[in-house]
Amino acid sequence: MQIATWNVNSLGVRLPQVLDWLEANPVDVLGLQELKLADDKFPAQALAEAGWHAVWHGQKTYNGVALLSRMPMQDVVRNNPQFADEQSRLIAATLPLKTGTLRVINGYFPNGQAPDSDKFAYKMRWLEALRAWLPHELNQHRQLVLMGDMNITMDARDVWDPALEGSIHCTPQEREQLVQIMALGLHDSLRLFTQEPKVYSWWDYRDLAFRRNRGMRIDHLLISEALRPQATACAVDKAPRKNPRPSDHAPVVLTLGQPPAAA
DNA sequence: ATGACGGTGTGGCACCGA
Repeated sequence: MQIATWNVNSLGVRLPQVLDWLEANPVDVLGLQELKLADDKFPAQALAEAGWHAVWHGQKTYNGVALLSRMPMQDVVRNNPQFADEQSRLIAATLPLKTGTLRVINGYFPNGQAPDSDKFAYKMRWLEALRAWLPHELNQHRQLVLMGDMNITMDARDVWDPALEGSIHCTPQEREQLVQIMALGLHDSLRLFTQEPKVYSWWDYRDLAFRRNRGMRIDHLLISEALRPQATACAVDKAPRKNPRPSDHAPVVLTLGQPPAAA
């Protein structure tokens, strides 16, 4: 099976691209971020007609997250129960698998703007609260994926320009939060399969950044110890970034078990 | 480089993203 994460930068604009991509790619679960839609604007019917179960936590203009799945989802949690948040950034659900249940936590982590900003302080509080809540989830679910637009690079390989080291998404404080979250027993699934530099999931719209591969890897799928032996591949799919009017992010796809047969 | 691009609504520009 395959699990993917994709920041679509407005589902209202990107829905046709999402439907096309789902038709061309045999994923079973897709976590979406930056819906920029209020709950009542979520395109549940169009997705249902395409065969997708969906749960969502929307917000007008900013943020908003959803999970799409071929299987029905249970035990849906919206936002961190331990963190009062006016912003819709987290949604979790449980999927029944042959090998037991799979817990999927999908997040749009705060951007942080700049290390000396109020938004950075919010990002740190948000990350602390996530780290405090995750042990509860990990205790209940051996098979767990924490995925999404984390707005944090893991190390210098994830950043196109070394001059960006220390700036937003690349600060020691942000990376330390991710290290501590992973120390709870989560693994960076992409790095299980490649140590290549210059693998990115986001490219600025400006300055021909995608064509020049000037990007950052900030979208991640972190998997629990019990899932690690099942992981067989993880890769960025750059194809949707080549569409007209693309999102600035590309999907990242994790494969568990046998890779699906080519379409 | 106080720039660039793209989405949203408070709209004809400002704010935000990363």
